[in-house]
Amino acid sequence: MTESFLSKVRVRFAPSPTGSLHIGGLRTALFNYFFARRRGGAFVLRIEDTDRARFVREAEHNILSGLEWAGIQPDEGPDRPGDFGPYRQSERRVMYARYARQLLDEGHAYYAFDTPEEIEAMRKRFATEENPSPKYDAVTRGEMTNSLGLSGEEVRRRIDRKDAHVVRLKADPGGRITFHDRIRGRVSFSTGGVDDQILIKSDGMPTYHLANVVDDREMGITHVIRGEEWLPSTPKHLLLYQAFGWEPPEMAHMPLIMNPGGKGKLSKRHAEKQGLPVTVEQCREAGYEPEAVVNFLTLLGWNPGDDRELFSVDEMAELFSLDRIGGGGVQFDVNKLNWFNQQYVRGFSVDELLERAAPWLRDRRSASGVGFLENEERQRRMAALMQPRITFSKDLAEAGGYFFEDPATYDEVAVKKRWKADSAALLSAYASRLGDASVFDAAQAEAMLRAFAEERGAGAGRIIHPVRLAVSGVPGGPSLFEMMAVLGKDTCVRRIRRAVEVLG
RNA sequence: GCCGCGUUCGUCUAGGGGUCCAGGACGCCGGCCUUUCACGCCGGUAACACGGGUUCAAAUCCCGUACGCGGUACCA
Repeated sequence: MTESFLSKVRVRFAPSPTGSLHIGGLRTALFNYFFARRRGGAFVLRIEDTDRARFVREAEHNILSGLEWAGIQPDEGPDRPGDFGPYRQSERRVMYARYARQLLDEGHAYYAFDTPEEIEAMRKRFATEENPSPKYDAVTRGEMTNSLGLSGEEVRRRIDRKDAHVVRLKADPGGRITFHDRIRGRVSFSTGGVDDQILIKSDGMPTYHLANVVDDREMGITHVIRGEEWLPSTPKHLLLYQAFGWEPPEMAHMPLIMNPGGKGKLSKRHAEKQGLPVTVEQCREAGYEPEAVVNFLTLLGWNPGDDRELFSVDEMAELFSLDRIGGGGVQFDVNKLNWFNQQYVRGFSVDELLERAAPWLRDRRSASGVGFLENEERQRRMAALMQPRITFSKDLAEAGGYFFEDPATYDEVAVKKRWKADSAALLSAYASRLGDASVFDAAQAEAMLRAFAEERGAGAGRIIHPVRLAVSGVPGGPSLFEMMAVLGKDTCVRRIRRAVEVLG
């Protein structure tokens, strides 16, 4: 009983609220979530708001709504209190202070009073060609102002005097830190490369390193699944676990999502220049379906081991495994994302599709006034017609524009190709014939048009293409006859007459 | 610079000593279907970074090089 409780998997997604939720962040959350689901464990959301300078008020809400949009919900978090709260680091300050105190008392940490300028000066002073950026570490700390060199009395006086100070980890060199990464295997660092990391900043807030280790411990986190950018600081964290005498959690560092072209990790700036969505919000605004984004992101670096590519969240949670994550960085390929989106759009029922397109359709409705959208039945027929030829649900409102309004222009290339010398006369006569028709379904429309063409001794194409142009303004689209049936006789006749007028 | 991680078609990837003159998907190109456009179907294009080693045998193991990425903050 106790055993199974202790061995229960707990993972966390720990974003800092500095802006909107990045898709790289969503992917990290997704992997953690899948891992937890797969192992019957808990997925915890922890807000790492220890940087007052970069804190953004709305960011936390943004993160929450982004996760919700993607269809994943934390088991514990600021809005879902569990047994390990609070879930915002800013609310856990006393805990960090207590642990820092412990480190101080046990000689694993010390106070440092150096100003940023003094540290900068030290860096300049010790800089050499091979080491252009000296660290605050075992080799330089003797030159600095800290409790290691100052008398206890002096330290006390400075602190009582409220001199700005930080708490640093006393990281001693001469060893090696080796650990097993669930994605990369054995990883090894020399302790000589680890500096005397700041644990408590001069504003009293902990740094990521301390807070992260303390919280993972306090929250019973068993697996740390995070981006590769954290790999180099893992030895610092491991040193902390060692100093506390704690068993570290398992580590898994996932490959980063790179900019298209492979230059650097996916950045907002770079992506936006190319019009790519890089935040969850942008994905939503661009009309991507959450299922597509989730599916795409999950397959970026992970694969199920067979050729399947389309998965529901439940399936992914069932199949997920850290062992199947690759080690290299992956490029963001919007083409593939679009393909996923198209797959999901095609799989929707007509009602679902309409539902997804609703926000865009609403805009269209207020702009048109033709009244087409007030007719639910025709709306559904239109959606069914468009479904196989769109990539986004919003294309219903955009690419299918001629269902709402008479074409204002006619595609030039198509006119050149399809509008012949006799088109006007032919269509004029055809419009009259149409106007006399009583019934009007697709089969009827087709039979009528073919009969008319034969009567006139013209190939059906001589009528079909110009009529399509007249009715829709563009060369492609659903079957002309289906389209006409949905549009209705009167609209078709009106549009054909108008085209005859305009195009002559 | 230093430290670390990585490297299979343009992209995401399968494969982890022989079954691989390397498989799938996206993209691209061609064809069929359709008097449109898509969808669908069929076909094509295109990769083991390089150099050494180990082995009867290496995309797969080892070493080195190159290149890429990450880190090197009182940011996370």
